[in-house]
Amino acid sequence: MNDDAGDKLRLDNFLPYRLSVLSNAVSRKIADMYEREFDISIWQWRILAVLGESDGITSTEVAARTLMDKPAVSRATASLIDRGLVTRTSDVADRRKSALGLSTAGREVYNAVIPRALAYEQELLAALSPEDAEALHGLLTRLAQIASPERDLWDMREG
Amino acid sequence: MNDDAGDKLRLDNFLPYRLSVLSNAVSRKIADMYEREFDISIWQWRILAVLGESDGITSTEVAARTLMDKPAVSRATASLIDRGLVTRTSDVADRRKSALGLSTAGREVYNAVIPRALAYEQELLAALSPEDAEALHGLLTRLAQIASPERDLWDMREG
DNA sequence: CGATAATAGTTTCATTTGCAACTAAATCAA
DNA sequence: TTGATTTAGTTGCAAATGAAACTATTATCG
Repeated sequence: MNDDAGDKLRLDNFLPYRLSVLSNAVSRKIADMYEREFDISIWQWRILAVLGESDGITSTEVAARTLMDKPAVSRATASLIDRGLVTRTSDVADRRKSALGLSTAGREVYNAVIPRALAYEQELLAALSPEDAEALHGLLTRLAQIASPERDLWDMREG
Repeated sequence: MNDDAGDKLRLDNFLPYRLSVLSNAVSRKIADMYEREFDISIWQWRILAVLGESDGITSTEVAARTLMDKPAVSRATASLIDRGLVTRTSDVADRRKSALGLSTAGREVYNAVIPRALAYEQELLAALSPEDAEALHGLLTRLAQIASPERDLWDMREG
């Protein structure tokens, strides 16, 4: 006894909806925490996070690793530089490029954010057994492979 | 041999980041499809989806079920009414309220979108065994319980 | 070499978004 | 009843986003 739609669709069970709601809730909470405790945005945090591991990379590389687009990296980087958390060193060989890195103050913030970020992640994962957490990561990986756009997000030239 | 941050954090393994990237990719793709094939936004679709199942509910009830805030529901509903996909019938007993419902044209769109939405969901879930898909929903449910804001999103009065 | 194309990164602009403020109507309390 | 409070829903506005246009520089190829 189906309705006209053939199959039914309950929003609550619809994966794209569930992912969106969950991701928004998580992002909201963690953004509040970053903002309150460190006065940085999620995008600024992403940049600090990759610079903390890979000092001296370019803006384009940051965009690739954070899956942010170029304007977003440009803006977030600019404000981090303003605040003295990030340094920019222009490349002598190719003057279009510049190497980004954490300043001393930037590394202090980086070091301070890490445990808070991990603690929030743990708060989420506390609902799950270690095996479940492992399973979750595997599932997300497989979904991401299917959902990921083929083309680069940070530069639309080839579209 | 830890660095100064104590524990390490790789963005690629950080759950909030992974959720955000996955959800954005999924939303982008499905929004493109809705727009291309039906000329509706995700928010408009959410409203059609709940009205398709619960005809005659109020704007506030729509907001509650879609987890959209009130202005978002108001705007999306207004354009759906403009396009003749949704009807509004003001409540005679309480003239602040009105009942929303699908018009004939609205139900046609609803019926047309359902199989496309389910097909896209299946495309995602094709990467997973039925057991994995089941597991995924359970995991998302548990995470959502932890991440969900305590307060209502669609009305901030009590904050 | 010199013109054309490609790349790095920034700026601009239109759209979207999220929240506050608002209007209108109903409820509550004295 | 009537003044204060609550509720339903809309409008306005400031900030965030995303795509395109732009500048500056380097690479390619005749």
